[in-house]
Amino acid sequence: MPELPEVETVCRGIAPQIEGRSISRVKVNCKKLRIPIPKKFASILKGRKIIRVKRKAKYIVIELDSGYSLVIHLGMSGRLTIQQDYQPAKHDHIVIELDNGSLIVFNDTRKFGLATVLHETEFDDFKFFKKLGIEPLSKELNTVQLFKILEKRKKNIKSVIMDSSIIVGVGNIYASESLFSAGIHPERLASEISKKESDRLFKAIVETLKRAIEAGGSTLKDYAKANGESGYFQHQFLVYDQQDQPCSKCKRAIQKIKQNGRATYFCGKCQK
DNA sequence: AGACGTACCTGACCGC
DNA sequence: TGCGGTCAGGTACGTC
Repeated sequence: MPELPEVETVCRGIAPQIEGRSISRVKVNCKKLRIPIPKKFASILKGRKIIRVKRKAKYIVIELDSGYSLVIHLGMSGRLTIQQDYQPAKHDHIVIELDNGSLIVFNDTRKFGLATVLHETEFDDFKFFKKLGIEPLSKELNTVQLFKILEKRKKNIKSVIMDSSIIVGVGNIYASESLFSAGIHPERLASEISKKESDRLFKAIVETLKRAIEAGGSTLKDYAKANGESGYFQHQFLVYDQQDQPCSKCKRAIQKIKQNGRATYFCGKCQK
């Protein structure tokens, strides 16, 4: 599922259901997702109390009372749900039972996700955290910062805003959506984006992500039912997956191209 | 250092 | 119905 808004929504959805609960049982059905699941995984979780759920980039961090955290990344197809009466399903790789009988279920068809345990003293050294760029919804990202970043990158603007070592959380869908909102052509060189355009893009990224989080929030009630239905909550995208559909602003057909191996959607008239 | 292609894995879909 | 090819919302890594 995941770009920043979806991960944020999962965190907000599961937090009230699992914070304060203790872990009674842990079942690991899979040795390895993107990286091996540590041997000590189950023993570190078992018996611990869940203190807090938070998001770091696209990672879900579930803090325990022992100083350890359960760290999960959903990859392309991962789902993290809370279930009351559990029906085992294909690709349920990790099932964590809580003291009230609820289960935290991590299902990931394609196994591009990740699940591990990290002690608070290991966070700074975790190799996947070391290279993370700035959070787009924090004060670290502002108009000044964004322009500084774009100025020195000689590759297309879309891949720059999707690069998690630069800015975290913007994936393939919201990259196309943000560029459309900002009126910027996805094939433009980042270094050739003007200050004015960069400022529009900053606004577009923040607004796009925030709106998607709000859309997710409005479906949290359904999510809490944990019927496994998740994915992108904001199903009506302005350009993503809208090839040949009329542009919402000018009616010209939305185009689809491929950039760096990924699909990009845009309006050739509205995006310069 | 930075840009680019490739690999990881499963399943859905499309044309033959 | 089956087979091969292509595609999918992520990201680390090797190579140039």
